[in-house]
Amino acid sequence: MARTGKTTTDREGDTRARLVVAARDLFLEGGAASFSLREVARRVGLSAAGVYRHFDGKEALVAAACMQGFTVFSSYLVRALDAPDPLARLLATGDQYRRFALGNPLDYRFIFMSAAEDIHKGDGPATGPPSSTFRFLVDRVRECMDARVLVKADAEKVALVIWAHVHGLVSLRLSGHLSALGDDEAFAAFYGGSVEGLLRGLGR
Amino acid sequence: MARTGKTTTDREGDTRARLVVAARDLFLEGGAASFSLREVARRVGLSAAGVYRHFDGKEALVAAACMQGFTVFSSYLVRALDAPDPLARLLATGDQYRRFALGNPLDYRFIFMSAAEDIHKGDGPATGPPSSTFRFLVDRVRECMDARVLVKADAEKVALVIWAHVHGLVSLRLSGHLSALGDDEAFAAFYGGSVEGLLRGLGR
DNA sequence: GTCTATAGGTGGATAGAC
DNA sequence: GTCTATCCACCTATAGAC
Repeated sequence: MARTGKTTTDREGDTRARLVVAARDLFLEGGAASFSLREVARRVGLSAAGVYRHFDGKEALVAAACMQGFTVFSSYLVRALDAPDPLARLLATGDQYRRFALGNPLDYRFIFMSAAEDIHKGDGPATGPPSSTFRFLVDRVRECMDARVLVKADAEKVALVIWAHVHGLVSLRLSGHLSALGDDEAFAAFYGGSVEGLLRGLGR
Repeated sequence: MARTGKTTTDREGDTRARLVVAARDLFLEGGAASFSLREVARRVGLSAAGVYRHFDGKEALVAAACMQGFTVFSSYLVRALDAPDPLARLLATGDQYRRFALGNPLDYRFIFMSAAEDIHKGDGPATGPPSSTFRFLVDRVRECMDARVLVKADAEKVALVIWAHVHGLVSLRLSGHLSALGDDEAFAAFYGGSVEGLLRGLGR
């Protein structure tokens, strides 16, 4: 059984941390397919057996490695709160969503393009979207409804529609199906116009 | 699916066909990760070496196996042409898209949720969506614009927006992120309302 | 056409020395 | 805590017998 928690000053935590980083890199590079404990060990200059001093095995290593993307995602979203009014904050949320996806494509793939069961195992029943970040969007939508920028309706469902829309755009982009649109700047413009069109339909 | 052409008595075509079917099943079950030539051979009761009589190797087998999803997808889309007017045909196209995705989740994942480079290798440059089926949607959109059901605009870009929207919905559904909506029927209703909202924004 | 045998590679995991 | 040595499972692919 490997160590848990316990922040210390010895080199143990150091090696463990480097393992997590290398594991995340590898996992996000080639997906679960090409992930191997041995390769991770190789990258940090450790023998394969040495990894077992820090983790119980492959699964534990992957699990530890994959928690980071969520943190990064949240850090993008909160920046949308700097915008001055409800509509601006909603649009900024969409903007940050796109920035996160294009700036961290591998994290995005993992969080939103993998089977939900494979990801949210410690989160209780995987009945919905990653909850805390989804609630952020719901709050932005409700805010707009309260300000009469969107017509009053079920905020959760409207948030789902918006989420699906932006997810569709960025996931097709990440899969290469929208490369005809040009560079990332051109895509950003297309993305903005598309969201604009959707919000129009939602009664802005 | 009935036999197509050339009913023979030799078992060669038979074995080859069974290999393709087994390969497709296996590939769609576990993705490229768990795919192995040996397992395919096992399933059809053939030795691993025997496969090389029918295919050059693993890659060729995968390639042959993955052509089928496209055919099935097309067979769904064309049914939308039965609808009586442009708008109905556009809506029916969206409907068939959803039906295909939910009815053939593994094929859908392969076609639309894998990296484009991994799929369209024989199609020349992978600069856009699977071309022939995408053109079908563009045609439905243009038809609606001609009939003044949608405001005149760049039909290709509008089609991309619609595609992204429906893809977002079904892909989140397939990943399990929309399971809170209930069963497939409830999802279908949500899907319909969502598309409705988008088309409203696109100037219907 | 299909087989067995085999070569040569990946990987996960454990035991025991240091 | 890290190593080497080892075992076992699985894979792709080829060679040659039948």
